[in-house]
Amino acid sequence: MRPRHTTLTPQELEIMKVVWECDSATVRDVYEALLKQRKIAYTTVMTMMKILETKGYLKKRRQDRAFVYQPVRPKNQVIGGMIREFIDRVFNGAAEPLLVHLVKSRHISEKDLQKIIRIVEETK
Amino acid sequence: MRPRHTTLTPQELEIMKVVWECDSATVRDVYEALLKQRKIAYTTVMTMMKILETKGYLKKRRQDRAFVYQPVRPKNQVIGGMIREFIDRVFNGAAEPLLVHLVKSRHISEKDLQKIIRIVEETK
DNA sequence: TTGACACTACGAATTAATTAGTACTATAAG
DNA sequence: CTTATAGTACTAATTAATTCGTAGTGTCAA
Repeated sequence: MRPRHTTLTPQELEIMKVVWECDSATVRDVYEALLKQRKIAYTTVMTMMKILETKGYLKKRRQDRAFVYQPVRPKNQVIGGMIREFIDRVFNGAAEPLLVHLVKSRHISEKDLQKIIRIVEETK
Repeated sequence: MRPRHTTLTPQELEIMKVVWECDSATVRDVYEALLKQRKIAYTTVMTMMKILETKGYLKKRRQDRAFVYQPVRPKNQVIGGMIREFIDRVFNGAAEPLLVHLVKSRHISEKDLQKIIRIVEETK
């Protein structure tokens, strides 16, 4: 049997990004935000948001005629889970090789690194 | 239409990990390596490796009766592509937030960071 | 009150990913 | 030579992910 995605799928993530951004959003809000990027049907967005609700990522309340959706989990927490899943899957749980890749591939500049070092210092 | 995965899918990656490790491997080699982790059928591995061949990740040559598969692209390159895809998808292309997450979530310790800094210095 | 409109509910189609069975072939052992 | 073995080829089933159409319902304006 094919195992279910433990984290957000790509399209689910796109929707969650919009809801996190708006803090709370209707299907129409998300629909119109996604339309700016690509063609998509209103009902497609609705279906996806319903799925996200059953998966525990969104909760809804009725406001006037439409449902207003809100994130259940904060963005940082969910993204953190996705990072962990990625590290587990690709690097067998070791974060260091990821970092090495980031630096060697120039995804991360020295300036970025300095910034991070400051963060570490401050969080001490 | 559902877009095809541009990078390796989870199971494809598991297989590639074995082949990269062995440098070249038969279906049986990979099958037995995967068996140590979980139950899987020999033909499943064969099908996956055939897919990986059509996708351009593996090439095969016949050796005696069996095909011997070899990686087409080096591990670093493929993993690098996966990292880029992840950063694009999750962080809209910005690597820095990923790094911040890694540090804040303690995936990366200060000792790791020091090690990376050394690498940056050396690569200068 | 009636028609346009906005929304939901429901169902279904499509495709990729994953898994594996069965038939066929060739080789090596007895 | 016959049979067990190890491999391939082909086919197919299943499930998750993604997409969207259609029908139904209620509201608001003309």
